[in-house]
Amino acid sequence: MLDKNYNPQDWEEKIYKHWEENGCFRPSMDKTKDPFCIVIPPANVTGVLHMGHALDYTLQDILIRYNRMRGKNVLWQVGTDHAGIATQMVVERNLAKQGISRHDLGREKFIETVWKWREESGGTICRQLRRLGASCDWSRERFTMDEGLSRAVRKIFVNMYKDGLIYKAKKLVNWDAKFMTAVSDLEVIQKEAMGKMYYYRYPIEGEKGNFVQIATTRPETMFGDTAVAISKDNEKLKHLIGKNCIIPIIDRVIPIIADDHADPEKGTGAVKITPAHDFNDFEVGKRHNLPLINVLNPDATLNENTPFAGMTTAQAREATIAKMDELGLMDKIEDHPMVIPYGDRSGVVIEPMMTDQWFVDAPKLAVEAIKKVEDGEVEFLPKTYEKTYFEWMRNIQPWCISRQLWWGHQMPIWYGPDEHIFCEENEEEAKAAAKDFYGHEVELRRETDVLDTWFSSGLWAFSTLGWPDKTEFLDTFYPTSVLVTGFDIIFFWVARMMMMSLYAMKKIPFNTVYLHGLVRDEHGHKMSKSKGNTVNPIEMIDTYGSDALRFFMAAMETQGRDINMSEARVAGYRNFATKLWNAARFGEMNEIDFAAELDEKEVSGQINRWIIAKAKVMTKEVSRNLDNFRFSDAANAVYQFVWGDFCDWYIEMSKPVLYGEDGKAKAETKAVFAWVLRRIMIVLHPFMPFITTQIWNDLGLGKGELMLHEWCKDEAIDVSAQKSVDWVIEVVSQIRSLRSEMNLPVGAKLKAYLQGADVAKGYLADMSKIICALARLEFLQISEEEATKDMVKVVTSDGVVLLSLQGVIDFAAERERLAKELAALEKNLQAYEAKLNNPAFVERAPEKIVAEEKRRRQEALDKKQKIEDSLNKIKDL
RNA sequence: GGGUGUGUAGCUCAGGUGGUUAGAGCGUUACGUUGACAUCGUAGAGGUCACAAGUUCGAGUCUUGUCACACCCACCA
Repeated sequence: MLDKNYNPQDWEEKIYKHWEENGCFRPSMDKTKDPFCIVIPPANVTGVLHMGHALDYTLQDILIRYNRMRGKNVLWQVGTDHAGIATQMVVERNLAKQGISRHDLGREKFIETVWKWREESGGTICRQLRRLGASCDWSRERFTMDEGLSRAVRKIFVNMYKDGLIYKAKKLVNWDAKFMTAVSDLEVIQKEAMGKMYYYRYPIEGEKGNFVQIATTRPETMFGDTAVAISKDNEKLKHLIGKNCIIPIIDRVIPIIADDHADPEKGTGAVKITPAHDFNDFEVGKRHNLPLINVLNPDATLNENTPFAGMTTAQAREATIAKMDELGLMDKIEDHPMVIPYGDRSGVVIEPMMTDQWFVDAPKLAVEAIKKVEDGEVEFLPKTYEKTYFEWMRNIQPWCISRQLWWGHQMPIWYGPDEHIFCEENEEEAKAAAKDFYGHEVELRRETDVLDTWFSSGLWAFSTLGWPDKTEFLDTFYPTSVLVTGFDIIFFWVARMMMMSLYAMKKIPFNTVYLHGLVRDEHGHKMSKSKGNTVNPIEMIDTYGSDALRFFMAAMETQGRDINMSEARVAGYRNFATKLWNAARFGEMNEIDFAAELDEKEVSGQINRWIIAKAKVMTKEVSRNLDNFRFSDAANAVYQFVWGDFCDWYIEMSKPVLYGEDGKAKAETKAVFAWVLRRIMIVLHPFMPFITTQIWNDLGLGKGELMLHEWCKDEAIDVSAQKSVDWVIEVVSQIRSLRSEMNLPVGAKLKAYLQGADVAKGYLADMSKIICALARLEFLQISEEEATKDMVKVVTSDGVVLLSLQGVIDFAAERERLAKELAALEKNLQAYEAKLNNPAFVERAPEKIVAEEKRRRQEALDKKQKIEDSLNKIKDL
């Protein structure tokens, strides 16, 4: 028995528990079935579910459930990510509240703390995933730092190192001074800001009173300058090339060199070169063999190579310009718009810094990863993102994978006493290798750096399936079917997965990449905590039910475009669920046997045949759209069917039968009702798994099954009832419209006579009762009698309905209505005439289109005639 | 500087290969508790599809240009 009200809170969680406990999400591992696999984009293990997750996981669950129902062997591989920097940051922040730094604890103790914290808060996102109804296989849940995945990381690392794809190098890298680690290019975000351009002079060596003027945004780095560059095409300044100048304050002599990096049009045309703290200058330095002078400490304060050791860059900047001013070398300071790099996680300014780091030879790995997409082996949806991918991949730089953090995969690198590198999967093997190398046992020191989080994420498609072991799952499900993720991590994750998977597996990781957009707030602004415009999906679920939120996501998902959050719309889909709930209750109240089988061939009622056909068409449409990742089209097709076709029309049209005396018709309608409701539950289940299951079970539609697991096969569709029922809908709608426009009293029972309706005649016996009920007529009968004065015509596509309005008609209003209708018709008619009188159209347009146009014109002419008749008749009254 | 996307009803958005009178949800107006549902029903109002030119028998849809907005990449000493 269904409750009177739709209260999803009462049973959604129970249903999920039931599914999970009964292993409903495990793959069948039936070898005769096609495999279908999605690896979940691993969420931060200590994170909480946000709207982006809700969208991402809903889309995946829809695909997973749909394919599971279609009988495939389906695995949704679930797991979480250790999220190196993000997690370490949170734990450090927590420690800071107690006045403890990670260094107070030491590395081992700190990592222990992080693991403990993961234990405490790690379950949240997985619990929330369950609230959303995500049908992933929890028995196979993985974590990027678990034993198996760590082994995969070490193995890949060693292989890549030995293949020369990972190497150590001293390079200028993006340095995050807050976490005191290198970060990759992708973790740096450029922000525009108004800064200052400082103009000052360096004296020319040996030429008293002669200077070279420099423009810089970073005066404090001048202590790291090792040259001044001027373009050899700079007519005004090229005479200085070859001379030396003196860095004031520290009085160090540096050369003035010729380099095209110095654009004569920009600044003063002379550029200070600081190879250790600027990517461009680094290149200049390389070309001219300039020394590198590091002027910063790891925490971005100035070091002892400067007179301002210990100061922050901001303080040092002030101090530098003050000193320059004092020396009379400061010329001017101008406002200057500039772009400043910030760490995406730390929010502090990123400094280019010379350090020893580890790199993946991404340019080499990219070759194959580009080719697979070019060749169409991997397809991006929407297709336009392939361009983005190519653009980035073709310009890819070596990927800096080392992080000076503690939380993460410590690199499997050991150093001998002479710093010789041993890269092995574990310490024993490293020791053995070292013994071989040195001829005797030595003490090894392990590399302290850990790997970029995305390194392990990059292995996700195969490491979660068991690699490096040869497992049945790897064999069955790799390559995975589709990857569903946000476009914002194409570079971070998709591209890396492509490269790493192709390296490790020699096969693509997935056939299709479906990229969705961001979930924004209702006005299209990006959600952020600082703006306070975030919407919590769990609150949405608490208020409206998981199904409503899921359906919202599906219905809004079009071609990967951003989605604007709208609580009103979620509420609307809750209403949709309520509607469905009540439709099911309607069936229950009419004592329908939901377990009964239906022989479709035996169905004779027009309306019953109509709804069956409609349901089949809808099913086909949903299948087709899901096959093509057209989520909103799929969702809208079923929505429209349930609310429009089924609730608004079928149920209403069934009432006269269900409340009537004809036992045979009643039985048929009940059986068809059950059939349609079952069909709705099936097709809707991927979108709204909870309510469909609840109704399914309560009504006994599934004969005791735990979860809907059967989709509909290809089926023949009998559309022969379409025309007649469409006509009924047309007549009812028109009469209702007329009643409203003529302001007829609500209770006025009208008499109606049908004329010239050839199609309708055949089944009027079936339909008249229904039309009467829905249009609130006293009776409807066929009559060829001439219309009387107090009758009004309703012109339909198949004949005329005369309504007897004795005593209720307002002729003035009716005249007005007819005149309006006539005017509209006239306009259409003109358009048809114009078209058909155009020889170009008649000659060139396809025959079908021309015929259609002619038909429309005829229809309009007939209608016009009928309206004019009516108008003439009431003119005199 | 290079690239991508967007501009359709008051709001938020749909409109694969050009072809009926351009749709939905919310909001809004009028009416309505008719034996599933007021988390509802019925009917209505509301759009020169950003602008301009072009291709075409025919353009919301294709081409070019203009304007506005959003995002991505690179860079500005």
